[in-house]
Amino acid sequence: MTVDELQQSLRDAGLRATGPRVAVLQALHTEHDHPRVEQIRERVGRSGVSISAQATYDACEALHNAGLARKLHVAGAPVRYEARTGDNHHHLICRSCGSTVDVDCAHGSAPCLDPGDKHGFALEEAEVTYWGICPDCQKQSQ
Amino acid sequence: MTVDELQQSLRDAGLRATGPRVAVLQALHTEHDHPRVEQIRERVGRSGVSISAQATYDACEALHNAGLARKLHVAGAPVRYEARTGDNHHHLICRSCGSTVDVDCAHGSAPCLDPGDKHGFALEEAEVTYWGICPDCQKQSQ
DNA sequence: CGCCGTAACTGGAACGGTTCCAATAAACGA
DNA sequence: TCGTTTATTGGAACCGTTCCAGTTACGGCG
Repeated sequence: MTVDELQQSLRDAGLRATGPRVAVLQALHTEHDHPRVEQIRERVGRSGVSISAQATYDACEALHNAGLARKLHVAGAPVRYEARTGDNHHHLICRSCGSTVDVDCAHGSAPCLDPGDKHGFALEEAEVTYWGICPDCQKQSQ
Repeated sequence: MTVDELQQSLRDAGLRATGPRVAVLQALHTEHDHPRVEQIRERVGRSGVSISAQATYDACEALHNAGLARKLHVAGAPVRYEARTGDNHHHLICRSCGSTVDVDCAHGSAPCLDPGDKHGFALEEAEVTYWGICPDCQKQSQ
């Protein structure tokens, strides 16, 4: 994705196309993993753009609010972001090393979103996280 | 539940029946909500037993490891504990006020545990969290 | 093309939940 | 009762995150 395209997608989402935001968006698109805020900042720095920690937090949050990035907030771990959005996929996380893998939703969207008894809540989202041990850690523990 | 019964359930679980642990377990059983560690410590204090913050963390963690308490670790919020265990229920959390409600698993255990493609992971648990707005907060925002 | 208002960014300091540590105290088997 | 093991205490550190006041720069408008 070119810088122009990234700027355009920012403006299309109603955001100003600032240097830090373009750099953060680019960092998320070049590697398709689940980096933490600090890791994002490192990548942005390596690409030649220097931004503050807060700018990274702000940019990530702005991208998330605009639907350009997905926020992955797992219990007991720092927030992470990923570029893949809008396909309702879930995550498979290793209890040992924390590595995270995307998993397509097994049941489409409907069953995932229905808790049965809603207790009067206005439901917005269902988050599914699978916990286990990744292949690498299984090998090491043998 | 009497103190003797609480002590016995601790010993049955292979734990020493210390004052702090009995008090924490009692605090979890008297109110069936999802208190945070600091709130647990307050309740224990109000019941006449004074314990340190660390003792509260340790006791909660010990109870959790022994299967006497469930650990509820939600993204961006402090850890909370509850007495209800072993029935694979999920949680419905208000995005606005954070209030948490138990929800029985809608699909039994099997579908919840199957992500389709496991990517070689040894699966242990599937965690489902429903996010929405609770009835009270819906009223207030109107 | 340049100005202006607003939104974004900077740097530094604070915060809160949690964890680490060494020393002390208590539980419980022998 | 004694001794060993395990738990608890108090204090300090840690880390991700947020708050703040001041500065910068994007981008609409004239």
